Amino acid sequence: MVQSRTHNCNELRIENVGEKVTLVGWYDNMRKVSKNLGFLILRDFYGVTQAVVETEEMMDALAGVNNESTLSITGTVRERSSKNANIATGDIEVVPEKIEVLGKCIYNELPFEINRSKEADEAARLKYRYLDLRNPAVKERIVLRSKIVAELRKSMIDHDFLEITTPILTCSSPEGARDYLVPSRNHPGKFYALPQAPQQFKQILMTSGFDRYFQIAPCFRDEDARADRSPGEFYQLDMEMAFADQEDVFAVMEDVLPPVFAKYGTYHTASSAPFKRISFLDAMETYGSDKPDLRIDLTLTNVSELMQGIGFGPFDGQTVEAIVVDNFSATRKVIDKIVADTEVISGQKSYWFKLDENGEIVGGIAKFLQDKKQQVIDELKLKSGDFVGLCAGKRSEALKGAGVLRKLLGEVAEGHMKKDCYEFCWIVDFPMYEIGEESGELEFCHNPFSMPQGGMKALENDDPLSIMAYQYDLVCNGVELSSGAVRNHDPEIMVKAFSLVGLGEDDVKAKFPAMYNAFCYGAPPHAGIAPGVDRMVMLIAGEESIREIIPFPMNKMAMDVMMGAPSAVDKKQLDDVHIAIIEEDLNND
RNA sequence: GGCCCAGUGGCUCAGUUGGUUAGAGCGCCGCCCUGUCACGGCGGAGGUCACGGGUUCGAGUCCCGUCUGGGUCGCCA
Repeated sequence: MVQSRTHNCNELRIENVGEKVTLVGWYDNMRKVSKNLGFLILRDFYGVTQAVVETEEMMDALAGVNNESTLSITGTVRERSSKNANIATGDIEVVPEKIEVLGKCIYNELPFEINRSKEADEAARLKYRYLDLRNPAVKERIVLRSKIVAELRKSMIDHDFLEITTPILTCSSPEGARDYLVPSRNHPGKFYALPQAPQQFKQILMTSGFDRYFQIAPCFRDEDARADRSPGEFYQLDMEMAFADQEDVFAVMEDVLPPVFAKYGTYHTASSAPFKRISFLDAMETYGSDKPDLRIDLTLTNVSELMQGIGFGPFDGQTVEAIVVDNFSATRKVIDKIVADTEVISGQKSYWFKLDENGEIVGGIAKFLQDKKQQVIDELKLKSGDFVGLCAGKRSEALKGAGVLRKLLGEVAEGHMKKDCYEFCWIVDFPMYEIGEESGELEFCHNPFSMPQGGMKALENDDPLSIMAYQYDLVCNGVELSSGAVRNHDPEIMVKAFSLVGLGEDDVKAKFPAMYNAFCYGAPPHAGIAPGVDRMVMLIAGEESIREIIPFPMNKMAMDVMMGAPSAVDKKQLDDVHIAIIEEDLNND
């Protein structure tokens, strides 16, 4: 029987000198300074402790034992003759009397060095995630995630929200992302779907009489990955409130989120209530984005008319958006990089010029502007040293490109970005309807189940394109954390809203039958939101890749290379669920 | 599905205009070292330069194709 540990590896201090202790953990490293003197570092979840191996017997006990094996070390605590202020246990060391190997690492060479795993090839890290996670810097992110989730949960409960879990196996919903499907054994040809969000369940809970619901909800969407979007699955802090409106939801979030960001974030400063509210249209025109980074003070100027007739093809007949940056001293190399990055990120080309110290327009597209020089200077209120970045195209393209350009310029230019805080804002007043780019007809802009502002009256009397929805996004430092809405709980208004885009009651019922039926039995007005947990942890941790804050992430192709998912299954399993595989599909994988 | 970037010992990378036997640091193995803490010193092993084809007297390097990984657009109500 192995002696159980008396202390963890981050616990022993000078006060413990003389005590007999047992430590367990991983054999991190040994600095061997002579035949019979070595300093062994033992590492566990909590920290590291040094053991001095100074006898032949103890050295023999370690002969042939590879790093990363687990050990039990029993010995006496001794004050170090040379202390190490960099580690918590640096004042002491353990003089072992007994060293036992608990779990062998049979390899003397690892796929990567544990303490440098963050630099290693990502595929190797994911395949050997259990080794990657031994790196304290990697593990720390998962610990942080746990603390954040615990704090969010506590805060929601303190705000009188009830945590309720909703089904993982449910039915496919016709709108939104691609579903993950699960075949049914008892019902040939029928499928469950994993929920894209607990949307319908939480609204039905409101209709059932629950007043304040929340859940750290797993959500599943079969869409392609991004650096900030894990393929397959993610978590939301999902919440919904009955007899509540937009301001009630804002008040809760403004109370719950900033303290968590301030407490655990790399910046320690977060917006306090109320967060700035910006209409969707203003956000697009001012920042070129519906998720503006408000740490950057640059804004867009529409120069479409000014830029006509200058003989520069890409501007002819297009919307042109400009961003003026004062005292921009970046080198040509940096400017070229910004232009290139803008195109990579937004898919839009960008252009530039600047006003030099002599008041001349120079660089980039300068030669096309000489005829209108004074007009350009006046309209953009340019001063010597000002830099102007531009994007052109269809209105949406120009705004989008300029939005990306604004962000890149803000990050590089001196004094245009606050770098030490979390700036939250609400994007509000999303249009209810738009003219579809492909169809050319009236379509829902976003969620058809949001309440239109003005209710039935607006739907009956107003130009549909002028109707706004009670729909909102929560944005922090340029990251969209969440969408939310005041829901349309009134079946009559819902049917009317659908009728404007040529759909009938049958279509409403067909899309979300349970919810619609429930609303016909007396529903409370309700509203909610669901900030993404993974995104919040990323922001708080200051990580660029979402994989750093997920315990077992999938790769870009939605494969778990450690577990080997997705995998083939036995024919018997397929037969059970009435699935046949088409041979040629197999050959394509 | 489109576009961009990358792929060289176990890991991170260098490799000039296409030119002899492809280098370094870390790791690993061996020897030395009695207070290290990124320990140090000496020695050693370890390479199908992702794969296939082409150009060339000669390809890690140039061209074409494929694969893999990442980023991005589409997609994500």
